[in-house]
Amino acid sequence: MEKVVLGLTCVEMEPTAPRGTAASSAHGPITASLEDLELWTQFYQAGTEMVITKSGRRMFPQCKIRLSGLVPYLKYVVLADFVPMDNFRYKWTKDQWEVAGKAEPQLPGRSYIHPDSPAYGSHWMKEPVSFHKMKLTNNTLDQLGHIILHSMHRYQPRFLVVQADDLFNICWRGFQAFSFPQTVFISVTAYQNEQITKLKIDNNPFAKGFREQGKQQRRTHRLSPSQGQKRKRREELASSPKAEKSGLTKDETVQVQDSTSPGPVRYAPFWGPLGLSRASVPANQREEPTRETAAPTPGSYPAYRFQDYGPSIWEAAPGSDGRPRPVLPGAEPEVRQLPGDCAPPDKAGPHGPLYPPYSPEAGSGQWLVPAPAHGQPRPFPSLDGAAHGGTPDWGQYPLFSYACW
DNA sequence: TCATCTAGCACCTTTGAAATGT
DNA sequence: AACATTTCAAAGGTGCTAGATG
Repeated sequence: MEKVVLGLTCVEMEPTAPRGTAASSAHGPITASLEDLELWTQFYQAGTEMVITKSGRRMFPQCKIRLSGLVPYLKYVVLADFVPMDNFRYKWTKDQWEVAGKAEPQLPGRSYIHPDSPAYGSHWMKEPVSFHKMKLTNNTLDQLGHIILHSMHRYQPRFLVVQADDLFNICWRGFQAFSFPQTVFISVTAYQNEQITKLKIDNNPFAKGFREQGKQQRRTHRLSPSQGQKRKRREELASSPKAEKSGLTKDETVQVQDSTSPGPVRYAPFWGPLGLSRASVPANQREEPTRETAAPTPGSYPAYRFQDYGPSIWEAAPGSDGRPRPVLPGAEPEVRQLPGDCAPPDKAGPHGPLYPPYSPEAGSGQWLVPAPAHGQPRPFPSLDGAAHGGTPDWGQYPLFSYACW
């Protein structure tokens, strides 16, 4: 394919008016929709746990998004990173998540650059963009380029799209950032919530052996009483016809699942009976309780543009009574224009780190972005403030600190 | 004592090269 | 000879478990 536009490597985007751009105006705004929405919603309802290991663990459900609105003949870089949702560490007590204390010191964030990057808009729009090779680790000394997270902390993946002809020439402004409320998870080194375990076993092909009766009997390990009970319950659930129906086809799209939605659905809040203990969360961190949320609307979800960098994704959609309410599964994704300051970090090859790998010497410097000078636009939209309690400023989270594949 | 983490296990799917067929 | 299809082994992903760690 011929490169139509040469030298155009930066789509200038006005920080305060993230609409009109040379790239997007002709083809409409860039939009993203989350694939496997129903699966994500199931996990969200139970309070998603994502296993992280020292050697790196893939995510399940997989992060897969469908992009549209890109200019087919322009090249884009697509990446993902992870944003801490708050400043707390959690623990699993009495079948629910509770705040266990202050969060660990933040690690230098890493971004996973999709291996296809950079690619033409037509390529990204051709099929859903899958981040299935992305791995999460709790190893702070990881040299493999995996995403480093703290266990027992709450994160949300964020997807970024930027127009760039190559990885050396990314303009550090004009990022389009997408995040989806139902993808919030707590990172764990071992499953705590058996409902999540069951969901994973039921839906993950690699765990097929665990859901097939009889196979487990080959194991010679002796089970502790509580663990034995867990397994028994799981076997019972797995053998029920209902359990078999819960699986989704691999590439099920939003449209498929929505077409059969019977109507309004109630979603349990993240700390509902199966999720986080609401009482354990400090008052200024709580979401509004979910009263009723409309079922997901059919089709892809249009981009939700934040003109004013609203206070929190959890309160982005005001209710009919004017009160803020959490954005729940089926709601529109959060889309942010990340203006940046066009000051690129150290350049590095497409297969090398853009920042040095984490080392104790590096400290938390990457995370402590000094406040912008008076009158200067903030580098990234702020999520702090009373509405979101201790949620850190997004500006603290590097967009592009490490390339992983 | 307890919560959390780790390594190793058995079992599974995925992947890609080699073999075979058309 | 070129291409398509099938086969199969290796690689890698999964949750489970006991023991280690702090």
